[in-house]
Amino acid sequence: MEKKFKRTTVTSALPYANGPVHIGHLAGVYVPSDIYVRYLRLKKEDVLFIGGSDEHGVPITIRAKKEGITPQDVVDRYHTLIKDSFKEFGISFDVYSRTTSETHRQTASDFFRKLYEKGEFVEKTSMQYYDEEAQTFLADRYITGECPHCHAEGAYGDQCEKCGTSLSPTDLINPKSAISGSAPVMRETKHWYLPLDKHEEWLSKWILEDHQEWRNNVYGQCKSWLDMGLQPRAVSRDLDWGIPVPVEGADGKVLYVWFDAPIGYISNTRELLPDTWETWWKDPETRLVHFIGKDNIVFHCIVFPAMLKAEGSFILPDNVPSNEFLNLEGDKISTSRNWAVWLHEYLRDFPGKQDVLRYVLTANAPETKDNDFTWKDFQARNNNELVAVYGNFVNRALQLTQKYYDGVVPACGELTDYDRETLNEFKDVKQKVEELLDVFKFRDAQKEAMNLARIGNKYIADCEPWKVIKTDPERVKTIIYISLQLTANLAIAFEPFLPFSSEKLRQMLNMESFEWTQLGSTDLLKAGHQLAKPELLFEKIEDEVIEAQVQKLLDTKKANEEASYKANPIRENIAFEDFQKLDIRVGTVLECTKVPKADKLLCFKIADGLENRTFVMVFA
RNA sequence: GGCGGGAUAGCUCAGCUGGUUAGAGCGCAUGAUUCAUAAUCAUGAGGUCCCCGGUUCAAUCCCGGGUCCCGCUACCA
Repeated sequence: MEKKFKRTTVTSALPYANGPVHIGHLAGVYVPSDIYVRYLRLKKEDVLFIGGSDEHGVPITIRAKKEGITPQDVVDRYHTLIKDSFKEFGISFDVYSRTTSETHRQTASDFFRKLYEKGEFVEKTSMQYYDEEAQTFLADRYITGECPHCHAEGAYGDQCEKCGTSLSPTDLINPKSAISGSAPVMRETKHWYLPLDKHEEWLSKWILEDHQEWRNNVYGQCKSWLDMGLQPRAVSRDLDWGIPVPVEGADGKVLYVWFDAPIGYISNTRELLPDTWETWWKDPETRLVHFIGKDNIVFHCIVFPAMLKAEGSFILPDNVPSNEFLNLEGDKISTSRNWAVWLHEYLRDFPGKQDVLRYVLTANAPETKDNDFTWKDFQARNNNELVAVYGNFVNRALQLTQKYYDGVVPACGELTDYDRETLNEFKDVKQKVEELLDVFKFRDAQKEAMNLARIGNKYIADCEPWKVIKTDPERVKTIIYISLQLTANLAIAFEPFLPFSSEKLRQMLNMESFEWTQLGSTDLLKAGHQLAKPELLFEKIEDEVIEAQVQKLLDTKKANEEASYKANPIRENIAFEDFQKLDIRVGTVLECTKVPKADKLLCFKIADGLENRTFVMVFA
């Protein structure tokens, strides 16, 4: 990290409170951000880790309606569930609050009003669907109808779930309000827009020139947006769930959830530190880092910075490490299809195994491309890496100490060349891990930590203390001494990654505490120091346990298939008399030409036996 | 449809500004070993670096075209 910063504000994307958190969220955002924050804390740097639930927006109101409860009930339920499972999992937020908090309402309102008063918005009126019965404007998701592409019923105003096409509400055939069921009408409505086009120039320089170090996916996505030219974005919505737009003439309008959510980072900081929060958001010596998933890149790299700049007193993010997506057993993770490993269920099914999941998600982190999580891989990494390499080495070292020296650290004798070679091998582990973590390469950094255990296993195997003890007991003391130093180093090196195991190991070693700066030292445990009773650091996970998890997913898949199978007719049956009204003819194509300037339009001239007709047709 | 990211050993992934015997972990095979949760250590077998062209003395890497996956975004009678 460059020296110009005195402290770091780390934010992690606010999980949306309409469902629990799953492994995709963890791998993409929370595990890496937690590792990073723990690492900075270990280095004794000033750091603040901000989290919270995102609780506004249309999907929450839809879920509430479906379940017959209030939106507040929905977010209360999931906020609590998410917050508790994060805590149990060891995500070490300094604050985990929510966007329905009073502090947030105030912060977001103030933010909007400031931009409003500075003239940073433009007002525009447009036509939108309105439900006369329910007397409310309809958000895209609130309008259903027939999909113009695949003609499936029940397509939403923004997307058809059947064929996956993105839609706009006016595309729908026979649109209906999801609230009252009545046919909506078009009505004029006013909204506030953030004119991103006015921010384009500085954004271009700031990202394309000053932040070329950002990850490929982040930089590329930003560049593409900037090259296309930025458009004004609406920051308000006609909705009754959200933060009211705090200006005159804005009845029935709330802040768009994407405007209010990132302000949540600020609100939550303010809630934690009412007096000093500004230091973390406004001091140029503060480094701001956003951890997000790849679907959030544009908002965090372009929209939110534009908001912050427009406001005027805030700093901008220094980096936005964005991960790709994690798949599950070959399929996209999906909350609606229940295709996920839910954190709260994992914690229930695998009590005390937080670190196993942390390890696996980091070892297989989607840092450069989408990755796949499989239960088989989870088991293999636990049994073949955590147990066999790390846990086993620790156990070997501790058991030998127990056996030969009643758990007392022996004195180090004269070093052989091989001893020195081994010590040299892990001397620079601190530097290596730091270099990797500083550039957000968590997967590689964890591998470096694991390498210490590999060095240890090799060392013990090569030195064969169980043989040497019979011929040269003095020599064994040195071998065990060095093995124990390696063990202590492991506890430190893994601290950011596997905090629970490091704590357990620290207790086994009977160490008061350890410092990051000690990493790489060869005298962490002094001769004569009494160790505690050794226990297993990790335990094997049996096939049955994995099979049960796989079976659970297979059941989900089966349930989904059954639920989605419908032999519905495309249209309702009609009476024969209606059919007789039709005049169906076979015609001859006389001519077919491409329509100039159109991508995929063909112009047909057809003779149907009565007259020649001309019409155009779209070909995909 | 447009744009961005990706495609490398059986699996999961590294490969900086073109020149390497193309690497790691796991899995697999063989051997060694028994302090250790049948764990460890050594050795080895596995790769038209997605496909087709081009530039170059030289291409996994650069350029053009195509295929597949993911994301963002738009919609055209």
